[in-house]
Amino acid sequence: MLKETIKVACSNCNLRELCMPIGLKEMELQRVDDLVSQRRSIKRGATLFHNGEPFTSLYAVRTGFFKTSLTTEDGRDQVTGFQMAGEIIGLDGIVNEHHTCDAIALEDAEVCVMPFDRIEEISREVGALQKHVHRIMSREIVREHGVMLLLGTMRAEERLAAFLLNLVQRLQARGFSRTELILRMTREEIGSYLGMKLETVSRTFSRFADEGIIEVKQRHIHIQDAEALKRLVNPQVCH
Amino acid sequence: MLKETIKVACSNCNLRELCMPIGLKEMELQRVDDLVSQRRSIKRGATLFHNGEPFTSLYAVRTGFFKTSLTTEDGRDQVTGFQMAGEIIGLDGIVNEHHTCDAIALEDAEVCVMPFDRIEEISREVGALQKHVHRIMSREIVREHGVMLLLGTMRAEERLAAFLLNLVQRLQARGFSRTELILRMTREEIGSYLGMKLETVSRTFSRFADEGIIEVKQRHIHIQDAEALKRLVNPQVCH
DNA sequence: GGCGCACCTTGACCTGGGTCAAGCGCTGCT
DNA sequence: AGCAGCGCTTGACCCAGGTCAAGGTGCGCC
Repeated sequence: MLKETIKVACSNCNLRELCMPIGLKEMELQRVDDLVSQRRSIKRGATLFHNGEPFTSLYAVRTGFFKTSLTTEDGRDQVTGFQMAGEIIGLDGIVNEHHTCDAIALEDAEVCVMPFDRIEEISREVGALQKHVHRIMSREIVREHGVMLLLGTMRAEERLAAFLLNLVQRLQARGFSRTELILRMTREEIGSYLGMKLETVSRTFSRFADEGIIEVKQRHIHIQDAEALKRLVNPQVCH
Repeated sequence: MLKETIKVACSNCNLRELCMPIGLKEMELQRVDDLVSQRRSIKRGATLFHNGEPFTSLYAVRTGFFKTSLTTEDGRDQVTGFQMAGEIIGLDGIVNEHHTCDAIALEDAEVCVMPFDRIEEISREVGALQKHVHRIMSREIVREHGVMLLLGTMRAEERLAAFLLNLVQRLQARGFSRTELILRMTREEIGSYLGMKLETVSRTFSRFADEGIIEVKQRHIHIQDAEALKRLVNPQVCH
């Protein structure tokens, strides 16, 4: 489960631009290198943390793909987000010092473990880190606003189009194609995130494929007409 | 618009337990008193800030009631939250240094203006404030998870029941009745928040009233059977 | 290598809530 | 006091997406 703790250093991590504040001084970088206590590998299907577990650390995804989800006592399930390399998991745990959702690896993954008291300690010294932590949390709040807009006002087609565009845009920022993507989650998980049933997800994929907007081969998606997706999300463009 | 800046002090504010970290030392309290640069009055219907405006400060609601909402270019509208005394508005602005939603007063209101660079400065010195800021942001993230669950999985009745229970619980924490409340927002604003149309909100209120769960007189709500509301939100209780 | 299972697709049918429309009742203004 | 307009309620109708059901498909495991 735990990897040897040597040579864990943000300063020479290839994800640094995604994870870390930019423009740190040499001395600050050294302090920030102390953030990550260790790395941890999580097998596909395994959980990084569970609802109710004590909160100790934030996690930066190094490789792999996660979902976070809530489950209510009466069996409802809501996926609250999908996280990929460079993104931070665990912010929900800060307020009450225990986690309020599950984080589950959708493929074999590796995370950097950042004990939160260390984050607080170092960000008291390094202003850029402090600002960075605030930004990350604010970004999550803004992202969730977007999801609320999606869930509150959009129709199934619009939701799925927005979802695909968001995924592909984040993948592109990580150097992947902006027309090809592989879904790491099931139709059911997509549906849970988007507030629709898996059958509707499947049907909507098929409709997009019929209309020549995308090609669907299992979890492999080829985006043929990104403009059409954008038009679906933002209908005012076609006046 | 701007009140005289004298005698603005958290240390003797009656909302302190809601707004501020507890257990500060005398010296820390003095520092925290510098957080609030001024108070600002906002008339009913006026905006505290607009989408796109530069972000400078967080706001603590002192009196009154706010909504925050997104508006897309194509005219969709999503209320992302309602804020009452002691709650913090503006967290969305941190990440990109401009606000990404509108904050509008639903009744005459007063807020404490807390310049964010001052928050960051003081929270580098006062650990309890740093922790407090982190908690507030994390709490907002968790709250939004709850809204996602509501929007993604609940039916109209369940949404409205959850909404009423949440409102009344927050009001109770502020010393108000747990059975009486006055809605500060229109049916349309409730609907926007809950992802339903105003007609459905109205119908659902009427249904609750028919069933003897609540009494509705315009915006005045009397909760007669809180247990029934809880059962609606959490159906597993009635096995 | 083939068997089983998890995941996905598609069809038929149904329903919760959206849409459209009409009318009511406060509230604030002249 | 009377009028205008906004907010709310209610009814009738409709449809997007949920539900239920019946296969299809590909992958992992023995």
